[in-house]
Amino acid sequence: MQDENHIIAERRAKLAEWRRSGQAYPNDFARQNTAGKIADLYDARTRDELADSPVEVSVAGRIMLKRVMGKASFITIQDLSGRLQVYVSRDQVDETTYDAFRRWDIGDIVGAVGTLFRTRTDELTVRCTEIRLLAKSLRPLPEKFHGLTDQEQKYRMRYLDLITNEQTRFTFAVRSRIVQSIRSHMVAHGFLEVETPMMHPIPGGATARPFATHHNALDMNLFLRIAPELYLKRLVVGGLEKVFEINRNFRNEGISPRHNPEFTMMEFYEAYSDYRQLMDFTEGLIRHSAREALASECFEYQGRTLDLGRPFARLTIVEAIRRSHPGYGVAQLGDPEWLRDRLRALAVDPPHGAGLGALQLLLFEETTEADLWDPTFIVDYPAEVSPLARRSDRDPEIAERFELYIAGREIANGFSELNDPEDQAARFLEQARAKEAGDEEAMYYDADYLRALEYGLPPTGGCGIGIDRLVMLLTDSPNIRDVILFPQMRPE
RNA sequence: GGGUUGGUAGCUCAGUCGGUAGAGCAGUGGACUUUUAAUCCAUUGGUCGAGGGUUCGAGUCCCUCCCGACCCA
Repeated sequence: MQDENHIIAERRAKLAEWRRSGQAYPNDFARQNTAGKIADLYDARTRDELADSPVEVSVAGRIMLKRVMGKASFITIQDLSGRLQVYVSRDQVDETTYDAFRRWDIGDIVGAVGTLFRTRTDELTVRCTEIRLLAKSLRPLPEKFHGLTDQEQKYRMRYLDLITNEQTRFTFAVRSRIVQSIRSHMVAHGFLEVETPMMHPIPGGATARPFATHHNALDMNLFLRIAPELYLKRLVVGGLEKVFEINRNFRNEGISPRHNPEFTMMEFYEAYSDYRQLMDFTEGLIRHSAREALASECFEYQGRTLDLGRPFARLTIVEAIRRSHPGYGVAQLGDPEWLRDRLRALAVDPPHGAGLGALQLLLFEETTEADLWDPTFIVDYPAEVSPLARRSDRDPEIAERFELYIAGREIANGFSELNDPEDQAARFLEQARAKEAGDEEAMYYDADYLRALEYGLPPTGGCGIGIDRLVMLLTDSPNIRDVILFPQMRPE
């Protein structure tokens, strides 16, 4: 940790001196206006109009730029809404204040009262009659022109990134709008927002390794949830026919540009719906959030155009593979031996028990997934890798399941829910066997969930949407850490 | 785990063939009553990621390690 250097020492000395003059951290300054609001309201006023009918404002913010001249100075302050120039002259504020002001630093928080005017270059500016130091900043800000560029520092000290980088502020404002748009869309469609446990006695609803913790009073092991799915479906059993939850999931796995150990998911369930209707709804929801957040369905992602306005494609796994690799024949893709050879050639070791569908899926993930730039629903997942999804009536080896890919990334995963308690029991048994055979990601046998299913889950469709990944798309962010305020980092 | 690339002042970065460690910003002192990344003059500030080696001499060359970033798995 870079610490006490001469700059900090000088600022501490200034603070010590400032304390002697009274309350160094006052909280009685009444801010009445923000920079953005002032620009909205008065940017159209001419110099003469401002002179003829003076507008008094009271603003506050952080000093970002400072231009001190002999007896008059300019500072640029920044608040949540933007920047504003403030003019401080010895004629308007008293001499003591002006002399003190000259010693304030970039990064300090100030409050200013005055009237609006236009400078020679026509910039809307506050002519101060009063200026106060509200909070001393002891640490120097990053270089004022380049800002903070070190990626690691941006993640570790997000506040500094937010102070200095407008793009970062924009990204998180858009994130908020996206979440808000999803929430309002769900509510408008009659869904009930719920909160289900984050601590699960049995981690379920996904295939992933959990974080473990312990409840002392109950002397009981608990797991941070890897998915809310099984609880949300219990609610549908309970008659809450349309529910959704926007919340964190935790998966004890690797960190990558697309993976953070905790990430945000929106899951929703609708009784008497199925995976086909879910695809329609999901498509509409994603389009809606793009429109609300960006005012457009068409935008650039990493230098390439993404158009969410056009209908999303729907392809089976085999169709998708053949589209991006026309050299692979239908017969080959239906031949487990050929698939195994192919995968091994790609340095993938297929699990022993993997069936045809699982092998096709592995090949898809290996060769095709990353090429799916335009929004594409991949359908007909193998039942063996979909232990909570309903089997297809036309082929019991296939589940009524889809995943949505955009820009080469999985954004959503949904299916017709498995509501046959006996089939579910059989699938849990299969998972339990796989776990015993060493598959750490396999699911646990969840008797409590089965009991709920035995009371009767109506035919239901459910879907999860990765919020972080959606935000990445809509903010043109290459790394999931860019859309999570405090991403997980290695200890310093 | 592999590849590429980086770690030099608080920040952003230069540093040539191995020969006394630099600039801009920030800071400090001074000038300046309409500046715009203000300007002008002066100036403080360095364990060059760590350790070892080669050498008369290492920020620079060699070896090992640590910590990042990006790409791949």
